Parts: sequence; C-alpha cells; structure tokens
Amino acid sequence: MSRWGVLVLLALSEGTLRWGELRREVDGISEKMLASTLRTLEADGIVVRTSYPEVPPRVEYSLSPLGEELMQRMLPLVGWVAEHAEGIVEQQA
Amino acid sequence: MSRWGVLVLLALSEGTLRWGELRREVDGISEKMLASTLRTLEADGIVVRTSYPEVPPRVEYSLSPLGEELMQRMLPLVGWVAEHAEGIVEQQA
DNA sequence: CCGTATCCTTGAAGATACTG
DNA sequence: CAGTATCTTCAAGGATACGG
Repeated sequence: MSRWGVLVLLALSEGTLRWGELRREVDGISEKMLASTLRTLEADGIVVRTSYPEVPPRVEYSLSPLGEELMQRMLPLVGWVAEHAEGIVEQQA
Repeated sequence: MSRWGVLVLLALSEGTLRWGELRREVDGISEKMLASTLRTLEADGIVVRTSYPEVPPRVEYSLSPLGEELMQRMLPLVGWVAEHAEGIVEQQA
C-alpha cells in the first residue's frame, strides 16, 4: 500500500465518505489513482464499498473492522512521521 | 521509505549489524538496494553508520535515537500486518 | 569486506478524454 | 455522480561487473 493508500485510509478514519468527497479530501489524487487505490483496499478487506441504487448514483466508502484495527496501529506512526518529517528534511541539508 | 527500508530497519531493531550481516539478514536484497537504502536512512538521520579504520574494513549500522523512536511506533503495525497478511491474501480469492 | 557503476526492465503514477 | 480507457513518462529495482 502506497502513499495514496495511507492518505485514503487517513481520510476514511474520520468517517464514511463518498467518492467525490474522497477526491476533494485526498489532495492531489487523480481519479485513476483513487479508483485503483480503492479497489485494492476493498479487495484487501480494509475498506467497504456501499453503492445505493439511486439516481444520481451514490457510493460510500468506509473502513471495515479490519481497517479500523489497522488504522488504530497506523495512526500513532503517521502522527509521529508528520511531527518529524520537517526536521528530517531539514537535517538532510 | 519502501519495502526494503522497513526490512532493514526491522533487522536493525534487534541490534547493530555489519554490512554483510544485513545482506544475509534482509532476505533477497541486492547490494545496490542495500547501499541506497542505507544511504537514504542515514541521510534521514534514522540510521547511524560507523566505520572502523581497520584492515579488513569493518562498518556497523545501528538505529539512531530517532530510529528507535520510529521503530517503537512501527513495530506494532508491522506485527499486525504480519499476523493478518495471510488472511488478507486468502480473502482476495 | 564493503561497497560503486552501469545498463536494462517493469510497474506506478500523471494527463486526458470519455461513459452509464 | 462515479467511475473507465488509453497513452505516456519516470524512477524503483534487478543483474552484472568492477574497485578501494
């Protein structure tokens, strides 16, 4: 799971989101990458996709129980990296 | 940091290792990837490289304090993934 | 023993356009 | 709204050979 996977999961860890919301939430992701990322995460059983047979179509994505477990372990790491990323980049100079 | 980065850090989280030991410990890594992975991790301040001016040359790699902090947050995640990876792959079928 | 240098392949990811 | 299709680019990574 790549950079985009983490960002998508991060967005979903705050609650269920629709396709369009995810596109806006995950900054800079292309439609192609969002689609393939979501398909992978769904195949892995980490994300649940629910589509409502309406017009216009509505599709919601949320974390599965497995996904919740995963994020519980991933959030501390992501937080730490976010805090230290700046310092790490600086130090390289 | 890629797959190799994680595996190298995982090996080093059990203690200091020499170049040759890392090559054997991290299964399947090429010399090129080990070199570039170590250079990146060192530049990031996560790994410390110590070379002893001896003949034959001896070089040791270990986690920096920053690296220790990082691994403290990464180990639970890695453990969880290791436990669930099999089930996730199965479920895809 | 501890790497560096080079060439090459392959897959990730961006851009763009289109559809049920 | 929620995607798919196609084309292209670019860098990660493998293979191999060599050097201090």
